[in-house]
Amino acid sequence: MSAPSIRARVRAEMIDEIKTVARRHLATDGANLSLRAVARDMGMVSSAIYRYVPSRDELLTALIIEAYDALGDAVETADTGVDRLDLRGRWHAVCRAARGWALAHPAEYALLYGSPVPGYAAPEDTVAPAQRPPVTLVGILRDGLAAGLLTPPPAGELTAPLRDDLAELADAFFPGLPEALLARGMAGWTQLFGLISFELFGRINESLKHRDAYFDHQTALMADLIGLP
Amino acid sequence: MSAPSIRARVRAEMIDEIKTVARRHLATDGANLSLRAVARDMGMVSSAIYRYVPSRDELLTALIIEAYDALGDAVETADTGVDRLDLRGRWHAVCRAARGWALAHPAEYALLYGSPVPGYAAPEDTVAPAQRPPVTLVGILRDGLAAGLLTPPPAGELTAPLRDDLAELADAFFPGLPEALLARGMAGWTQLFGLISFELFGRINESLKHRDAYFDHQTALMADLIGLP
DNA sequence: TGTACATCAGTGAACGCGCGTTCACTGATGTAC
DNA sequence: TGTACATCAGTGAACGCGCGTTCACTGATGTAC
Repeated sequence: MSAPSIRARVRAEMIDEIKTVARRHLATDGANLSLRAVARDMGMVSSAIYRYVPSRDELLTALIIEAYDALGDAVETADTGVDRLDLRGRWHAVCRAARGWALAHPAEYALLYGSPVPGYAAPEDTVAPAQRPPVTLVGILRDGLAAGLLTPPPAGELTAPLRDDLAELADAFFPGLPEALLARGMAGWTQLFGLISFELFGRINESLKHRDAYFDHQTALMADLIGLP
Repeated sequence: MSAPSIRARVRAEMIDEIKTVARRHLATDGANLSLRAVARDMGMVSSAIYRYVPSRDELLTALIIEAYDALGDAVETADTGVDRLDLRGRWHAVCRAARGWALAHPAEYALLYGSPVPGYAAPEDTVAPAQRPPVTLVGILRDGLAAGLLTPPPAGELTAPLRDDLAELADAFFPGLPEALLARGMAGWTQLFGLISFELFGRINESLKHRDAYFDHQTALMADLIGLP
């Protein structure tokens, strides 16, 4: 296999630059991403961009997938940096990593977790990368249970139909995980998303100046709820 | 003061109809609300709509405020329908009312709690109505504390700077409410928003078929965390 | 009760803007002999 | 090493669409006398 030609390399760099510029545009225009505007910013005529990108929607899809993967990478890297048995440490590391990534890339976060883009249907390929953060979170519980560090909540607190639903969900990702524990993991993931969204979308009161501390406190409360030692 | 003239009444009805049509458009176009499209739907020429509405942004603002108020009404009505001392009952009633309103008006919910609309800055008048749901939620804790049904969490679980922030926030709405309890109330509000958003924006796994039960379970967990009897 | 005038809803054309996408083309760059 | 050809990046014009907003206007409806 020969090394990529100069042309191919330049081409790849151009595509990268298009994506970078497009990400910048997300910050100001939200999901109303305009190919013409991107082309303008790059000093090209609007039609030239079609040499590199097949259409607006496909560019958007690529940006979404890459954003999910960037978030997933951040979250998983943070998790593996902590001792496997330090459940609280992992929990906080994962939560902080998600928030850190979101604060550093607010427009991309909004693209992933904001209101659905009108007229744009997320294709199949976005599903798997989107699941990485919640799977990482619940993975902490799975490990804790396996190590005997965690007592599952009484299964009786769930009604039968809900337990069946959760069992089906558990089978797909965490076979054997007690349903009530999965529910608590999902509570944590929901809270994490809520905390970040409120902070990013400006619905946190201005008097909350120590936001790191607030975030840590709230995620610690969720760790309590889950029963992390 | 004379009764409103026929003209004035017809005019008011027209404005109502414009808003109704606009709300319908929110469902398909998101916040990219188009005055021309609304006019078309009403069988008017596009310029005629300016007899009733000063501009696109002002229409959007009116819709936002009315949506906040509709949600606030739903939430407060649900709360007052329950015995003051039945804290859990109030908690669930408020949570269910918020979710019920959101499921019935998904586009308006997205307008309120989705990603910020690019190029649109929410004016001052949206602030007060936006606070009604969280204020209602935390009001349950305030009442429970006053009635001696609730023990506030140990203040020591908060670091000093965070406690100061929360105290300032409490002063504005709930003078004297223990900071650690306010934090738990905000956790509940964050979770409520997260649960509704995940359900509405399609990030709940399809295998979760019993969504009412799931919602009730998750809000019950938050009630546990807060310490509601 | 009837007429004159003022008010206002709605029209139609226009301005100036933006968009995604296609197409025939020029000219530079790489590749094969 | 030099030449002929193929590849491909980028151009510029165009199509057809949509938007918010303004403006001079017509004609119906309400109001004052």
